[in-house]
Amino acid sequence: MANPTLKDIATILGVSTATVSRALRDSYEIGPATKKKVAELAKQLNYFPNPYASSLRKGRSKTIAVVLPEVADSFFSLAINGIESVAQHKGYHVLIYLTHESFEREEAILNEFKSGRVDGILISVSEETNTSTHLVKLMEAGMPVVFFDRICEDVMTAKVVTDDYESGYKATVYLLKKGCRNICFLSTSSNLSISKNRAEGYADALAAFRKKNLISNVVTCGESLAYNLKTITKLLKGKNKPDGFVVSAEKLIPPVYLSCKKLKISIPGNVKVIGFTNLQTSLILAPSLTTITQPAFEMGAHAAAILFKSLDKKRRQIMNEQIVIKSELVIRNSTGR
Amino acid sequence: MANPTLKDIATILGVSTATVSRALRDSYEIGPATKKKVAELAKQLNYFPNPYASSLRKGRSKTIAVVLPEVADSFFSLAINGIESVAQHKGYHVLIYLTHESFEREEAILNEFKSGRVDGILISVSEETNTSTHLVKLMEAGMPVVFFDRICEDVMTAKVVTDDYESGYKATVYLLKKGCRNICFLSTSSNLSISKNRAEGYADALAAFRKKNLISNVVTCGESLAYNLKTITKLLKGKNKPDGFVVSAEKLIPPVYLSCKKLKISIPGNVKVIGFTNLQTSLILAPSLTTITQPAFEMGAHAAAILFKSLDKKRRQIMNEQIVIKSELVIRNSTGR
DNA sequence: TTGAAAGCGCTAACAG
DNA sequence: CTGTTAGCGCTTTCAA
Repeated sequence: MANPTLKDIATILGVSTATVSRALRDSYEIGPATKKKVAELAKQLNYFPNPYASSLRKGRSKTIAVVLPEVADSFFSLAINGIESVAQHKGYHVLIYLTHESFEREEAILNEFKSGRVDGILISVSEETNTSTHLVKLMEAGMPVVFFDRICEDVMTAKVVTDDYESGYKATVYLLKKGCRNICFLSTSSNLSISKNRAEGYADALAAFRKKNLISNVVTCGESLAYNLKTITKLLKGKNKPDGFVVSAEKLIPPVYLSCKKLKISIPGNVKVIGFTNLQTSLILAPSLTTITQPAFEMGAHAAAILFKSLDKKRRQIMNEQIVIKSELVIRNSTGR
Repeated sequence: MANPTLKDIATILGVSTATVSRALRDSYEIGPATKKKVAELAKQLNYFPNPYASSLRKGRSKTIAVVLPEVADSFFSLAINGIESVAQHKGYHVLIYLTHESFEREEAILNEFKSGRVDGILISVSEETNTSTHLVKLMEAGMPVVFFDRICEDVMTAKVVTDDYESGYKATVYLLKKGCRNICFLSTSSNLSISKNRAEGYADALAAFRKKNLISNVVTCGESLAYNLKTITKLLKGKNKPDGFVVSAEKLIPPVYLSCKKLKISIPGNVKVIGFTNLQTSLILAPSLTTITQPAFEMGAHAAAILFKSLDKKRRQIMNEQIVIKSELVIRNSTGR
């Protein structure tokens, strides 16, 4: 038999589909003998309940969506791992959607969820996202949403983040202590919550050293390696050469290293670098990279856990809270010794 | 209205649900006036068809599964991008499942698909997988399966791979030409199709230099960094020290570099290294890493395209073919100049 | 402890 | 061109 149904089992056993359904779900109203019979036949026939029939009937899909800007990034890769591991444990299925940093796509993707395809959403917003109405509307329609990493601060739901402000501050202070006096903050978008918070930490750290008369220098790069190379090279050749970089995006590490190499600027001799990244290769770069290492797996797992907790209840409201998981400053050679 | 249904639209418009259904799907049997009315009201009500009702009725889910060993790896990250981009284009949804290199999980995951949750499967098998009965059974039940990268050669379906044998050969010959005479081949599993093919290319390249009396030295490492460090360090301290490494797995790059550094063995001075990887950071390692760069995005996209092509037809058989997308030898400094 | 029956929302055969 | 009707496979009252 190709795909046995409840009815097949019921007919063979001479009972009703209701009984089979209840038996399979281990209902208390079914006698142990019947349960056993049903279970055995189900296994023998290799029965799997049709998830769509069940979803249609119950109005729940046992599926969540993960909406990400991209996945070619060590942070999001690790986060997916975290999410998937708790989802698998909870018996949920994970749909993946990539926005490729486009607000338009993000909107289109979220819009689709009005269909009831998923029970809940984990999201890290795109660089272009600077409104949250698309999310708010969805939530008003009853969809649970949990943010992680790149959040919308104004949306009333759970948000799992790292201590971006503190780590921006910490990174900057570390460079200052190492002697840097012209630190440049590099990010790919001035729009993102994480960039803003890190930049704020950076600015406040500089301010705390105000007597030294330090100028804040926040540079927003772009998407392509070529463009970023040009931007950073120009910085390094300008009159006001940075002697330190706080690199807020993983993809900006290569252009920083390459620019320095091309211009024969020594790291950490002439310019010190600290990167926000989870790259496993940080350790074997030339020189090894001092990083703010984010708890990517944990953030994903935690966000998923919050979502599932809300899905387990009938009252699916999610508390408006911000969970902060601490990142770690890992000192290596790109900041001197 | 929370979630309008076809019926809601039908009642408001005073037509039947069938008409609405057809109008929304732009059926030729519906008059333009009705179509317009329906479309407008649907938009106004923010109507989204319930995908589960539709899946149940049609027996198709517009969803595929991607089964991967892991995702914290540049190859699979890029492959997901490729898959997702063509899926989005085709209006399909992508479920992600991770086996974490466990055969048991792989089996459990695939078993679930008997339920009809997905219309097709893209898979790269786990390291432990050395039988294909779980896949064959699924295929016999009518499920289209396409392999990419880590394939099961004996399964009669489409497989998208790189030229693993050739690139193993090419990498080895390159090291030989650079003067290596004791090349070690490093992989994480002797079980995988890709490892086997690359190792075969490696062995044949050595054989082609037989007059030099070269010995094949294939070393299988493990999962943990600590273990791999130990293994490689031992190799480098042994009597038969390698002067070249063909590194067949991305995760083995860090232990190779670290072991050499710890033992003060110069790359490429004393040992030359070539890695199978798509790491964006290859360029900024110390020294920059010569790589066999796999067309990960293309492989994912191509595999997805094949699957969707079969899903578009009623006769869903997939041709038993092996599509080879060429990888590229990118020469950098870890192999000397 | 079990069964009968209704219905989740949609599609498609058939009828007009 | 449009409506009627049956039913995808499951869950869940309600009744026995």
